[in-house]
Amino acid sequence: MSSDETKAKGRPTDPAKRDAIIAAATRAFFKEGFAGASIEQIAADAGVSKVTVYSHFGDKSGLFTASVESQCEQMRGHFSIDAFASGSLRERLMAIGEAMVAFLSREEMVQFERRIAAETEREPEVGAAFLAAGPHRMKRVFAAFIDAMSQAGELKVADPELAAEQFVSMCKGMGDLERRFGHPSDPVRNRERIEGAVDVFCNAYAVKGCS
Amino acid sequence: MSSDETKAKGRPTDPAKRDAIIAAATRAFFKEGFAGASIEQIAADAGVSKVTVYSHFGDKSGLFTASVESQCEQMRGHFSIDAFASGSLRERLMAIGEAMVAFLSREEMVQFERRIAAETEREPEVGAAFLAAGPHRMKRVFAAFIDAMSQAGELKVADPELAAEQFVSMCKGMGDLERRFGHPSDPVRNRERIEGAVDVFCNAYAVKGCS
DNA sequence: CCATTAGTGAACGGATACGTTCAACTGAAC
DNA sequence: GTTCAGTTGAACGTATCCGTTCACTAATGG
Repeated sequence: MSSDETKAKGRPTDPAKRDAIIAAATRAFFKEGFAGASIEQIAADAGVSKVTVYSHFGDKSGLFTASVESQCEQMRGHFSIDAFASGSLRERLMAIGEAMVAFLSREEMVQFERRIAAETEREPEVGAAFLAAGPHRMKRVFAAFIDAMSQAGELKVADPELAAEQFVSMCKGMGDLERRFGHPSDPVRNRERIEGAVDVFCNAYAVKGCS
Repeated sequence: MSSDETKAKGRPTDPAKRDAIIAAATRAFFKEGFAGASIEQIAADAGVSKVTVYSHFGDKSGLFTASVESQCEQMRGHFSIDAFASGSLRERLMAIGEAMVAFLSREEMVQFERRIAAETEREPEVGAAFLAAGPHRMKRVFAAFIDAMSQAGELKVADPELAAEQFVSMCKGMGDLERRFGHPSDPVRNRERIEGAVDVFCNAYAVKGCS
């Protein structure tokens, strides 16, 4: 049976509508929160009848879940570490640090994290899903990267996951927290944080310094 | 003029009621969010008339602001660093790291941060107030501590605030983020994070190792 | 053309919430 | 005891929202 040929008898569902609803819902939920967002408004923004929203997603929670899943999916492919495999150790670490901070600093990302954290209280599985799709996945990738460098003799790292956490945490520093609470980003300070992280990291783990 | 003698003509306002309202409001706001919390429910929980709430705080936003301010105030005195001025460098850093992580791990604190972050979008000044009352204040204190150790010749630190951020960030590592998204705390890993932070920090900044 | 499914618009029920108003009551100061 | 401000309970107006129902239209396969 050719699986892509699902005999639809009647009028087929319009994926564009589904997408429009999710887009509008995402905007609304991340701006107003779960309680604050209104399905009526979401339907209007998506140019769709309220009944269509319900027939697609069941209820408000279903819509929220779908919205989060969609964001996680978008997030998944958005950051890759493979592009940073060339140059000196210092250069590679700087590139990774900068890419990571840039990735996390985008306003959409900040909003997303704020909202998921807030709604974690209502629906813990949402928080767990986000952790798995985002941070935990990223940590494993970066830890593997560090482990590879360690086996190549560039670094001497006993606990790659811990080292990964340390590097990323130092790169973020307080900037992460500040952004979350509305403080404007300071590019200069961010740069200093990344440089400082590379310095300290190399001091602790590089087999022979890094410039 | 004796300032503590403000001639009140009629019936004086009952501070106990005010406190009860703020306590109930804090619980509600941090559990349900601004939009989700109901003034009617808050009044009932506080054992007070709804009108009394309005006469004290004007409207919902006013109540929310008062609630945040009260929490920040409570937070202010809650963490002091002076208790950690004895023992070896390693011992002192370990003690500080552990106290800080314990302070930030409390469920109330996690909830508070989640909520303030979420409401920062609606009212940016709330986020700014929290940053000033909490993290920024704490950073300055700890940076001064590091600076003192630096001038005492124990550490060699060019940028105390950056070093403070690095140490705290490493101590928190990913635990902070995980807690925010509902992942249960792992005391063993937390301990490893703090030990790792002390190791790396000393490697980078201690004049003569630590331990 | 006809059955079937997707989508629309409008209205409804039930609930909840914010913020206000009003008459009555309470308690401290003078 | 009088005065005056705090407090109460209850009700009200207005608004919003969730989720459902219903009659009706649009698109697709047979």
